[in-house]
Amino acid sequence: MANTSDLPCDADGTCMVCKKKAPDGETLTCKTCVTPWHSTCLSVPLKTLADAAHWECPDCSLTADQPGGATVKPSISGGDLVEKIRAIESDQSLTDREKAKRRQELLSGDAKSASPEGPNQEQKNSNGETNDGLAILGDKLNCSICMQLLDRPVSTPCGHNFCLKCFQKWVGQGKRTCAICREVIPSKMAREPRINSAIVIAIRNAKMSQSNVSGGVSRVNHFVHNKDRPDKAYTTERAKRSGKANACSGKIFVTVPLDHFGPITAEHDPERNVGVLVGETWEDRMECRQWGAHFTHVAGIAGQSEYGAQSVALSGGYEDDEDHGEWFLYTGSGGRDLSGNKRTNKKQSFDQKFDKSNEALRVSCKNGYPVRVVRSHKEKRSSYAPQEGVRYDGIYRIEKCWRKAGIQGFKVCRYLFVRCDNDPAPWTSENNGDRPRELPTVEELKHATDITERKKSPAWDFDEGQGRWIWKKPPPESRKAPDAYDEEGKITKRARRQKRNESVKERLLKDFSCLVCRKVMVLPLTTPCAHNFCKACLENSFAGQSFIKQRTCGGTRTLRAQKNVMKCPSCSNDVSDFLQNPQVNRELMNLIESLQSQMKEENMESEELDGANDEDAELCDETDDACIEVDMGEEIDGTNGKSNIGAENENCDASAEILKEEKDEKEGSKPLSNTNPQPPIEKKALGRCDAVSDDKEAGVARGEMPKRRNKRRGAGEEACSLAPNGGKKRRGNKT
DNA sequence: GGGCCCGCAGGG
DNA sequence: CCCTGCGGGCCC
Repeated sequence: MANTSDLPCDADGTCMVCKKKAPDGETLTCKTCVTPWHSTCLSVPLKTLADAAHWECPDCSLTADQPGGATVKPSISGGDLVEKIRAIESDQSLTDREKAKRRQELLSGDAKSASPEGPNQEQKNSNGETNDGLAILGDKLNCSICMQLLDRPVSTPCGHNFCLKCFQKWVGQGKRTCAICREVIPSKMAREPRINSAIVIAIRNAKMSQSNVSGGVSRVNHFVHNKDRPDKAYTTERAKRSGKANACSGKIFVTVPLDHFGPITAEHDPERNVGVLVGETWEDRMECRQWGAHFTHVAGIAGQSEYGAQSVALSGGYEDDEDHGEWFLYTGSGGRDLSGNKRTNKKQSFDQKFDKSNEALRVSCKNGYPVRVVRSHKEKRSSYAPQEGVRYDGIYRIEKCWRKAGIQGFKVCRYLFVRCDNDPAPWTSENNGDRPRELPTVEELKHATDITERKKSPAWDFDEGQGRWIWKKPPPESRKAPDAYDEEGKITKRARRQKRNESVKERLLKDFSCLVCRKVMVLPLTTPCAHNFCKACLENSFAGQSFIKQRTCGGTRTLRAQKNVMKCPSCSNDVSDFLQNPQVNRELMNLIESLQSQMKEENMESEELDGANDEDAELCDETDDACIEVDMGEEIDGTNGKSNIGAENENCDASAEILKEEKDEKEGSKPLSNTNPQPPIEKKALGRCDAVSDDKEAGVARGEMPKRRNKRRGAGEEACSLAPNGGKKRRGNKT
């Protein structure tokens, strides 16, 4: 709390407390208002010099909870800093904005770019690609009060962004209008400002790309599999059995690659935007596969021997398994005679080896990779198995693996799995996730051979500071990026292009996706509940609704006007007030448009370099959002896409008009590809995918889906000639 | 509940 | 292109 006796230095640098001129080494400058203070006269002295760069004066920290929260190390000492700030302040050639920018650069420790001749020079790497994410942001994500990079950003309904502290300080002074446009700040917003997480993530990513040597740990690639398939598993004509006995997989709803390690987070779940949650249950393995928890629909282990295993299923297929919930002993695959067209065989007839998927598990053990675990109702001996269906139980790590003689006498590969998930297990009443726990004593290890224990530090581990399990090392890079390699294993032109285009800018743009259409926002709006949408998308979500609805009262014919509640598409907050006069967040819009135009220029340059006759040219021939964003969801509605609350064509046109008008105001802004407002994606029932329309399903079930191999072995060979592609060359299997 | 059967999907 | 696989429907 501020002490009333705290006073700053006056214009001459004389401390108003001790009335002496404060020496340079004893002057402190507030990071918010840039006022100099005499450090020795402060009632709450600074703990370390390191706090100096982020010190906030008693006036500015009135609303701040605790001082000293800053952790960023300054590169400049206190006295030096003040001198530099003074130099900036007294530079007549600079505008106020430029001064603020330079102050910010100084205070953020970015002294190199604060050199007088070239502030904010973009740093280029050897490829000429801009790597300095924060520089790309420019001053577009600066707080309009302190002019520094937004810290805990909040966005007003009038479309302006402030640091939480600055905003709180502003309203704490009794001000109820926006510092920029003087628009009234809604009282709820003033009381409970919400952090705009899209901006947080964008800044975080920008910082990450700045500090990252190459690539980026948090990079999110979006791969779409089976996207043209129906929502449900389906049977081809060829399949002799109905239902899912011999079915093909339906659409994969999440955008992780098939060899994705670790949890499936919200950013990979365009369908529901929550990710795959612990405890989520599906009807069967096909459905489980569609949500990416465990991709292989028969095999218990999903993995690659040279690369690692991503997930396992506990389905009671091997009697040696031993389940204790938080830890379990898993048995490898193989050792069974599968001749005669069998898929499994209870009887073991030879030893298992550490090869194929057994080796994949061992690789995950050695590296400490996170392994997703699903339990099936078919595991009858475990009390932790679900009653029905297949359930996602979270992340485990393989702490040890070995071989031992199994129940049937032949050797089996064995794995000790220990849970390490940030969410509580489905069976526990705890409401926190796992903490590192001691390994259980495994009796059978006494008789084990080929024991493998992890030697290096695990890739997935508990971070004491954050109090959660995180990637301590970058997750293995996916080898399953579509079309990344040609037949000879050389990287393809398309992949090269994709790599090149995966610039910092592109990643930043992804952070500015509309929560409805999931594309980069056009005319971004931030609701008071801090969710971001395209203007058209949000308005279109309530097309046909009026702000006031009339209700008859108590059986009489009196009509009473009542406010119509309009729930934010992302949460249950009423956004009807906001919608009466929604203001575009122009700072965001400017940033998005500048990123897009820069990317377009870069793309054009690389087109020229590539030559005109590139067969993939249509992929990225514009600053096409489809290139940036996953284009899922569009087909969900198909032709009868106007699913939302009776949205009518006129309404769509109307909002498109508004869009256009607003757009035309801005000179030279290029039309964006997604000016068509998208209807909101229909929410799917959790873990279910039965929302597909009958005709659609029927259409696909006719069997013209993907071309399939026509291979077969063992019995039933005759039926082969009836297959749709029976005329194609096919292996002459012996009968 | 056990056994048989076989399309599919992924690994290599 | 072949091999493998802790599925799932159905018959007994």
